[in-house]
Amino acid sequence: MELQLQIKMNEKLFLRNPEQSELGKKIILHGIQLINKNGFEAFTFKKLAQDIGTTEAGIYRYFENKHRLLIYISAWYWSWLEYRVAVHTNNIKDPVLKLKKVIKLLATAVEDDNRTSYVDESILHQIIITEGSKTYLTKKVSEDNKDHLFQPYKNLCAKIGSIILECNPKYKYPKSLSSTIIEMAHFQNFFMNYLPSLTDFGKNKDERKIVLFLENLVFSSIKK
Amino acid sequence: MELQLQIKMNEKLFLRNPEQSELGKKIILHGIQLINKNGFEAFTFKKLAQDIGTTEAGIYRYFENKHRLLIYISAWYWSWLEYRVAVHTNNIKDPVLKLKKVIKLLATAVEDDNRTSYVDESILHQIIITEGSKTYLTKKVSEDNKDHLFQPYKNLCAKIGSIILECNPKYKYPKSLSSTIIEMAHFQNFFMNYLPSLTDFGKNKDERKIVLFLENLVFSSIKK
DNA sequence: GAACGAAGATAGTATTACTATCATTAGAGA
DNA sequence: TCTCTAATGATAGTAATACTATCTTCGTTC
Repeated sequence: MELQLQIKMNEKLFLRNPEQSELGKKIILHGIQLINKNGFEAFTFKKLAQDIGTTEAGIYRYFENKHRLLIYISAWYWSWLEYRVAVHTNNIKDPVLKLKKVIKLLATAVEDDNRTSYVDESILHQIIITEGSKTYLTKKVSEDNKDHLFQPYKNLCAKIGSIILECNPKYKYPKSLSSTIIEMAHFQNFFMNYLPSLTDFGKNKDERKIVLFLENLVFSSIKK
Repeated sequence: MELQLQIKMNEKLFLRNPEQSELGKKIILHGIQLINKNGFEAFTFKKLAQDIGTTEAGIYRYFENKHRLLIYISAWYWSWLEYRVAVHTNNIKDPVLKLKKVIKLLATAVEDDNRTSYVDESILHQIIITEGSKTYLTKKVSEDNKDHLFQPYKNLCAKIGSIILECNPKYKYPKSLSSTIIEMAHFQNFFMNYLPSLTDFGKNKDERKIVLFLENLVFSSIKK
């Protein structure tokens, strides 16, 4: 018997649910690969269609446009991360250890989770680093936000915020610190690899140093 | 007599120096306004040309493409900020006060500086918040970085990093903390306005709260 | 075997992101 | 004053992008 991991996605993210057909799953799988390979700007539905062996129109039946597809896979990623955070912290009592675990999950490269056949999480992680903030840095944020497209990100942020408050109930900025950790886990990784002079991890490009930086940042801030 | 503020720009940013002609200045002035109005994705050289009363080809004589124009105005912004940081900190002895000043400069809305007739800094600040990271979150980062297109950002980061070290010479992550402050000064502002549940500044949308958050973050981290 | 929905095949449109060419004009230097 | 040049204007054209529409086919279900 195989274990399957299903993530319930907001219906406004797609026109037709990609999880419920072979073509849909191919769109996600190859979409992730193509965005990673060429970058989101150069990514088009036409190229994706050619990759899969279907037509442009076929893809438009699933997603309104490529921006929606990016939001979809990002939302999937955040949901999956929140699930991982839950799994890896629910047997931990000490909130400090919990928070350390979370930082590690955020800042460390993931391996492909075999229970999700049509998503390669390690590539997805790279996409989120480079393209993730493009999901909301648009003129349509508020509109998209009303449709709850960013809910998984917000849920994760709230979850981490609550762990921060467990550590120190008097800390005044749990949510801002939470979004700072999330963003910086990715940005410092990007900087380390492509603009190393913006970081202190230049030489050996070791993700564990990002973890140490974030731990230092977080725990000195929330210290009672 | 009028004071003029001239910022020396990297020549690789443009094909023809926009500061040296009326048309060039118009491209910058109206470009900033149009990007702010419609967002970078919807911004085209054709629309800009119509706005100015010139032709598409005319703009292509100055900038290779719209991404280069975005890098140009971003580089201008970072240079200008570094200049402001220098002006506002060079009479301050105490590095802690210096750093506080820097945080305020980063996180507080600016007013239009009348010495730069063809740049509206308050609009530019908004653009940097929403579009700034798109300058480097591309597949061409390394290439663009080799041409030193991000030098002004890196200079500012280094400058702030050195002030951090003045505060505490033993602090291990001056550059990463510096890039964190810079990015978060903008991201927390964006979140406050468009995705408030990712912050703790939801109710009254007061920039001073971002300053307080960043001060708390920075000074607890570097405390000896 | 009728009915339906998903997918394939094909076509078409407006816009985007350029490149090329040629004419006009304003200013600099001889 | 003449001339040369560089900047701009005017116009055209192309390949790619971002869609929308329509019609057919195929497999399933009732």
